[in-house]
Amino acid sequence: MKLVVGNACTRHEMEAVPQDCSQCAVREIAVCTALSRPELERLRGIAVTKIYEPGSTLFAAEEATTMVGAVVQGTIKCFKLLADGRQQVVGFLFPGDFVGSPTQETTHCFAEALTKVELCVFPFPAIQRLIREMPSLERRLLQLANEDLDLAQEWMLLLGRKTAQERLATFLLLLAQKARARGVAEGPIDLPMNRSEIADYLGLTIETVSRQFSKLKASGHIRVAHNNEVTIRNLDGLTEIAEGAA
Amino acid sequence: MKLVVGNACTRHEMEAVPQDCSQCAVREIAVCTALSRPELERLRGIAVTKIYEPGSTLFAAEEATTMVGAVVQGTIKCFKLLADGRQQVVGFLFPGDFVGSPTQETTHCFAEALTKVELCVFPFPAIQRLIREMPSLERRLLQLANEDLDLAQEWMLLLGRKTAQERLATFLLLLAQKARARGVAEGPIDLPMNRSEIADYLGLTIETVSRQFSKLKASGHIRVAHNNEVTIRNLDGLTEIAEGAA
DNA sequence: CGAACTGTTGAATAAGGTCAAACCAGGTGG
DNA sequence: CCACCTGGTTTGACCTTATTCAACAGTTCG
Repeated sequence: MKLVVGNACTRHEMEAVPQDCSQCAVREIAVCTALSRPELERLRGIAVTKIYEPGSTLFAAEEATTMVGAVVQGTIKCFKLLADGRQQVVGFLFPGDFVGSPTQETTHCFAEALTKVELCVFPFPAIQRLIREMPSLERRLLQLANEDLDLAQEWMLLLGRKTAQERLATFLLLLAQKARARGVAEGPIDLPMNRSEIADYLGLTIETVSRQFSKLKASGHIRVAHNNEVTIRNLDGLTEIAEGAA
Repeated sequence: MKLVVGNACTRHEMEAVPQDCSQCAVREIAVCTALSRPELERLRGIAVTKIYEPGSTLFAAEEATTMVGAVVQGTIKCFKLLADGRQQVVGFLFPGDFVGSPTQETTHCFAEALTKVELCVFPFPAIQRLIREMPSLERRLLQLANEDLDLAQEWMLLLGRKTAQERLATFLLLLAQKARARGVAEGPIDLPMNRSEIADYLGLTIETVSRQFSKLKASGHIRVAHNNEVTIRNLDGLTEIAEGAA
């Protein structure tokens, strides 16, 4: 068991109204995909762009929800804590992903920027009002919530039943797939998180994660550069491992 | 690792249109809570009551979604499988709970009746149409999806970071809390699932689950009757264990 | 260059898994 | 009525995987 990471809740923010959604890097994949031109305008009306520095906290758990948002750039870590500091990462969020629960008055996890993050923020009471008035927005949020739920359950399978090796293989394939989904060119996978954060996502320790990286390198499934760039050299093999081929 | 449980996909069903929603046991807690009288009538228009015998399958994973529904009576187990038969239960559903994903064209887990189940079924194309036409229904589904997501993430914390003892304590408290939420009178908690299913929910083996039951009995936190009736004798103590008090 | 991090590797340990036997309650049938 | 079977559960002994503890290597930064 590990002691608490004592993040001092630093909030470095800057505000600005988004200039033009049609220029937005995530226009085609984020919440706003489903919206018509006039609807998009209304959403833009309540949106604010915020920049978070690496390590800064977007919000903590069990506090009143003040906002939700769409990641435009950077990576966010969402996690839960136990009393003694044990941490479980419940998700890494990339450009296009949605942060926060739009229907719940209080938050249930911590959200922290891993890199410099550009977030399209929708302040809370405003977004709730807008949801009531725009069924297409609500429909999109329902769709996203169902996808998130599905991913969470897939992760329950990983945490409850997969071996360390299978977990890491699954993780790398997930990152590759998410990168593809947001249109990142094929090539090495970027790991914006460190070993400790990977461990907290996979329910392992940093040492075990490191050993599994070494094994996957040794068996020729992956190649690693600078500890944060992974190339998959044997996709089929890695997939077999990830799925626990009998 | 355990071999596949080879459930032979038996489907024992009976159909009937619900007579009168105002008489329904879960009217106040299920999806339909949020609906007005006329809206409720429309939902009833597409609903069908089905009875499932214990052990029968409601649907399998990775097949086309044919229906979603509200549990009226009984308990359902939702689970995922790995290629070699390892199983992870992603949720137990009780009266008032919603089964299935209303926005996804294909299922992602198996659903099986643990007891005799009475289900208020909403056939798939019909419910999708209805959602588009009834924002209040959609809002309620979004709310339920967010709650489910939250529970799933809480379970990720359990599976990734809690000890066997903490897992069982958390599980018992969850059952107690869910029973309370659906208005079951205080008293012993009923366990409609066996040790194997508990193990598959907690990411443990049946032996470990059994040992932890014994420990909680020995320490006076719980009392167990007939293996399926648990009385919590020390709520505060159990809560401390569940939350991993440092 | 040395301090402070982060990551890797090795050796010892522990939590939970595996295997096997005993237990126990609820049915069945003589 | 009671012996017997059967399935689920409990308990014990041993083993494996991942954790813990510790040393070391590679980077970054003052």
